[in-house]
Amino acid sequence: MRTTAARQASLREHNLGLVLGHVVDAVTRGRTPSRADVAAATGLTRATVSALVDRLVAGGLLAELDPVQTQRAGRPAVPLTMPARTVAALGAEINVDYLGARVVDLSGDVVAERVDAGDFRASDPREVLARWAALAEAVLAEAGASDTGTSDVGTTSGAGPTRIAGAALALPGIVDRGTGPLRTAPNLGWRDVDVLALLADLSPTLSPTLAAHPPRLANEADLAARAESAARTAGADERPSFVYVSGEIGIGAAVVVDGRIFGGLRGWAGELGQTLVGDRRLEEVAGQDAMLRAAGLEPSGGMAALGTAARAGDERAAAAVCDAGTLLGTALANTVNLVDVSHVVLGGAFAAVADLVAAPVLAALERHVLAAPWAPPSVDAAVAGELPAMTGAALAVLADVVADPAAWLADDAPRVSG
Amino acid sequence: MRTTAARQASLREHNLGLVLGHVVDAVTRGRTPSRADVAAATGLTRATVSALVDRLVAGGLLAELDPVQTQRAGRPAVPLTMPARTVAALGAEINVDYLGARVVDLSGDVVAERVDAGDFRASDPREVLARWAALAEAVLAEAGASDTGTSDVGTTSGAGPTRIAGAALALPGIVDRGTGPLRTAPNLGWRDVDVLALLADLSPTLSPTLAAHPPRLANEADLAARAESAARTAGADERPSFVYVSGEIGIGAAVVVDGRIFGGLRGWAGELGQTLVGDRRLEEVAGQDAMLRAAGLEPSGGMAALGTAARAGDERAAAAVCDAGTLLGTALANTVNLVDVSHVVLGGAFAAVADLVAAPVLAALERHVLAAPWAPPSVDAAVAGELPAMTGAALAVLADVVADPAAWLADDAPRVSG
DNA sequence: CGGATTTTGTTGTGCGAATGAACTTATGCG
DNA sequence: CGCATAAGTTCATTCGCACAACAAAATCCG
Repeated sequence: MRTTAARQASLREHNLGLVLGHVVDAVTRGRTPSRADVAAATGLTRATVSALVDRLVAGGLLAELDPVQTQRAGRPAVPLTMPARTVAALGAEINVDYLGARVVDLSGDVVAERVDAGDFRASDPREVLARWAALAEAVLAEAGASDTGTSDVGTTSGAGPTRIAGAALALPGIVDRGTGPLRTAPNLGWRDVDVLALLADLSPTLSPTLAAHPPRLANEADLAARAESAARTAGADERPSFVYVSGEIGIGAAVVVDGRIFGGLRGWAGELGQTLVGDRRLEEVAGQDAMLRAAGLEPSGGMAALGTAARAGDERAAAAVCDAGTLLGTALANTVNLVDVSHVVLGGAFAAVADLVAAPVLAALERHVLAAPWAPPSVDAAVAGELPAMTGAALAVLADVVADPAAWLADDAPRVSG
Repeated sequence: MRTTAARQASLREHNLGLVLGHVVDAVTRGRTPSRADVAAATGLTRATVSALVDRLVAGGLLAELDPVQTQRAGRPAVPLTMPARTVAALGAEINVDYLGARVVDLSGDVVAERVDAGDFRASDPREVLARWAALAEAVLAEAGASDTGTSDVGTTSGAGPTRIAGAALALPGIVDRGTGPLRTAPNLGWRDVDVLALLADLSPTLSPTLAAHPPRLANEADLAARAESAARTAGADERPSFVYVSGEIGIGAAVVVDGRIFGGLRGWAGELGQTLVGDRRLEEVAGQDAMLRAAGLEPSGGMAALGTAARAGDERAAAAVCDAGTLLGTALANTVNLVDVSHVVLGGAFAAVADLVAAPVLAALERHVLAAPWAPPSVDAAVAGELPAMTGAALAVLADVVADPAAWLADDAPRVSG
């Protein structure tokens, strides 16, 4: 709901965001628009767009490429893109089997990344967070991140250090939207953990860069869905809508409508694993452990082993996958009826067996979704890369910068002038 | 997502909406703010607010009250309200047991209303729509609605005719957000009915007022939830969030987050009745018919009869209500886990037995909702009046006017000058 | 009772951001 | 080489808001 008075500065801020957003959008679709293109697409005049683009370039949020030889008559256009390694964000994750951190810049490149395997079931939050912080430090150092952008280097893009816009941390549990405490992460055995306070305790041992950017916390499935959404925006005309199924041991989900994640009132939405099927929770009967048990396989092998077994003709494995798929499909049919998003994306633990699970899930959807005749359900494997929640976390931070570049430029200004 | 270029006119439009929205908000909370109050609350200057308010008053979207005697020093403030009977909307509904229409003005008063009972199971859309159109005509005539606002009357508010801002029609089925065809309304037996085309066929027999305002179509539960949301905004500080359970024969639902209805991708969200509990759909096992059957009562008596029987000690009736409540509660627990809204409002057929159903529903929520320890679930009876979907339909139209008063004033201008 | 005080609403003046037209720059084409 | 074409820039104009001074209408208080 609109709540702030619009003064003339708001106008500028709005159009600044509009221009940047348009370029970002075009670039993710593989184009590199010129100022004139942006003007035509947004409805602003070339004069206005030029002024705004100049400001964005000065602030390191856009970069000009060399004019490309075109076949057309007329002065060649200056293509615009997101600059590499000028502005980046730290995306991180703590999950049951691993923790990791990744620095992604505005252009979408992974600047640095580190992942640490482990078993964090029933772990001590303080220990794990210390371990994570050390990892994050290493990744930031590798990225050449600097918090204060000693910008007396003066040259164009690429020369300055990579500046960190912020950090986000994905957790497999319910967290308040933003910075609230972690309420519960059943599979970590964490409950009412004030992650930010614990990190603040570590503060003396942290680099200024990490200390200056306390991570915003969010649910792992929500952030993975964000990465998936970005990946699917790439080629497409419209922003994607889908139900993303995630989770390693438990089953999480996120509902994406038109590229926006539906977080509910506090950001706790998407607890699909808690759905009751019969008298048991979905993640008890269709989660990774349940599937492996039903297939008679060692838990250590993971989903990959289950997939290969089932594909190799192991009937018990195939049945386990199929049964889980049917249960999952039923829960998803309820979900689709409730939220009106008829495309399901299988991520997390289900990604590895997506080819096997898709059929029973789809069958359940087609059978039980009221709107199926008018909006045929579909089931897909996730297309975002490995550890999508980490990417999504970084993207969440960068999206905020893109949404309100004026705030970023304002932060920037004193450092440039100083 | 922001998509339009902001020129200076947008600024004015935005602030116009901000001012009107603030007054509307304050009035629903029982206050009548002055220009100075609005300025203080919005951050705009008194000068700017004055100019905007003058424009809104001239357009009939706001009205000045007589200055009230205050105890304070200083010039007495001019209180602002929504004018009565200048701008109104037609809200209507076609449901299984009745059809009706209601004219609601900006101040929230019901200007005229008419309801026609009937049995529209397996009905002919053409016939029913003709009957509905006749009813709507009568209501519009009673409201003294005129489409062209022959505003040479020239005097202040109240003198001119009531102008109709638009119409909305609630239907118990899935309809595209806006004006799409009705895909299916199982309990009416309607399927792929192009309601607007059928109404256009009736056009020659319609008054210009109704013909000029083809109703936007929406789901009955969504619109009822909107009315409920408005009713609950009244006293409160925050905008309400709840899951609204509706439905007469079937079971519909709507998710309201911060006063906004979550419609999903196409506006088809909330089909709670389709939820599978065991191997049957919720509305088959916990719907009105199922409850009455389980209680051994005549279907004709309706929910009121069931309620009185159960309260009078009829154990079979009480058990029927309780069992249905448990099933409904289980489905709602899944819903709450999925959408993170922990307050449930019982409307529609459940409103009449809300006192009996609430306990088993709440028990199921407390037992199965993961976030229950941090956000205690609650269950309520609906507080919006009779036939809330009709009110909600009118409010939907009026909300659009309030959200973009500039568009309304622009529409208005030629008529005033002509 | 009359001036000081207080708060509301109104009347100019200046500023900032976008527009639109004219202008410059850089290319291809004949 | 001149012309057409398109991209980007410069400058006067426009329009809405802020700011400040002012007018209006009440209470307060000696």
